[in-house]
Amino acid sequence: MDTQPTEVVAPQPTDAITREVVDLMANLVALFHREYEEAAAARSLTGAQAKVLALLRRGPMPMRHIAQTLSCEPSNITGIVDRLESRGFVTREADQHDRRVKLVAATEAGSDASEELRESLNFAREPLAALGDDERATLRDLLRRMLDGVGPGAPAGPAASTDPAGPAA
Amino acid sequence: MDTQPTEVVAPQPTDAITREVVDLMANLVALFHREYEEAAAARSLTGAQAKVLALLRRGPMPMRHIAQTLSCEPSNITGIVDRLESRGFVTREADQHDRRVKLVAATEAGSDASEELRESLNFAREPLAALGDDERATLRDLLRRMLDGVGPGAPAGPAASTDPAGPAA
DNA sequence: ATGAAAGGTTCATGTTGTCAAATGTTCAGG
DNA sequence: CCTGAACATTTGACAACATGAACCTTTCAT
Repeated sequence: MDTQPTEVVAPQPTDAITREVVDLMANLVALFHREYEEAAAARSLTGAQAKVLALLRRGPMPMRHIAQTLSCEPSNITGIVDRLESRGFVTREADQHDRRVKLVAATEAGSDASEELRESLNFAREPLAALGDDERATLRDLLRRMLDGVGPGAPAGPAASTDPAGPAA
Repeated sequence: MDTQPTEVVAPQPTDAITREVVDLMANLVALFHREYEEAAAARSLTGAQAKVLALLRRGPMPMRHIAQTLSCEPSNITGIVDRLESRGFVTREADQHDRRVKLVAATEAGSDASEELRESLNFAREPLAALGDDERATLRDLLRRMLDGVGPGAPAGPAASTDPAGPAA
């Protein structure tokens, strides 16, 4: 798990604003999470299953990679994929180049379900409506800059692949 | 689940900026989530336990209220509080006015753990470092306004208290 | 060829989450 | 006062998720 050295962060006392932003983020995270689980449940998927399915929109992928992206143990993925497979949402294919590897691929049903779920994710559509156009743009820029620093850690985000432009590297 | 009427949201096509903001949010959410779980685990707490403990920073609170805030079944809270209690992080007190109610209160150990965890949350300390002071302030204001519309329902701090700065756009 | 290392699976165990069925309490009517 | 509806919490059964250790099979570097 702790594959991250987690650079020792200077113990500088967090300033008030940062503190508050972190709290606001926590609220946002909770909100988003709830919406996501709800939207998944509405399609009788669990959050974890929906995440895996979302990941597979980019194409087939080894289990190992899924586990890494989701920061969890590979043995965990086995079960999740089992359940998805038994419902016809994904398949396991053999990798041509390495017979140890199993490539998980979304079936059409899986793809559809995932896309549909993504569309239904109106998270922040309402919260975001409270902002004006240029404010949204400002927010976008600030968020972009924040994420740029972090590196492509994991686009694991449930709904993480629309950005055509991607973060300006 | 329960209290949510799940208003049918107008199917207005999401505009490009909103879409991108949502994706950025998703990434941020994933990042934050990982850090939170990790920080909790470092203190041998689970995410759910940490959330409950964080809620209790505001004072003792009936289980029912915890369940509502976390949007889960009350029976679920029973177990979580059980585990917290068995480790001396919270206590169950009787409510004076209503003997059906049990008030869950953080012990000093619980309070300390929660505060410590909160401090250690250097999420965004790094991402946020990419921003200047006034930019952080701008971000804070935008997030505040977004969350104001949604109503309370999230833990993690005094941030949820509404600050009716008229979003009269 | 041999052995270390990697990718997946299996098993045991613990936490979270749901639902349905108790238990005890409060409160509004009759 | 008594009864029954509504409420807060708990219990029990069960599915999903998550971790860690043990185990194959396959790959790869000697």
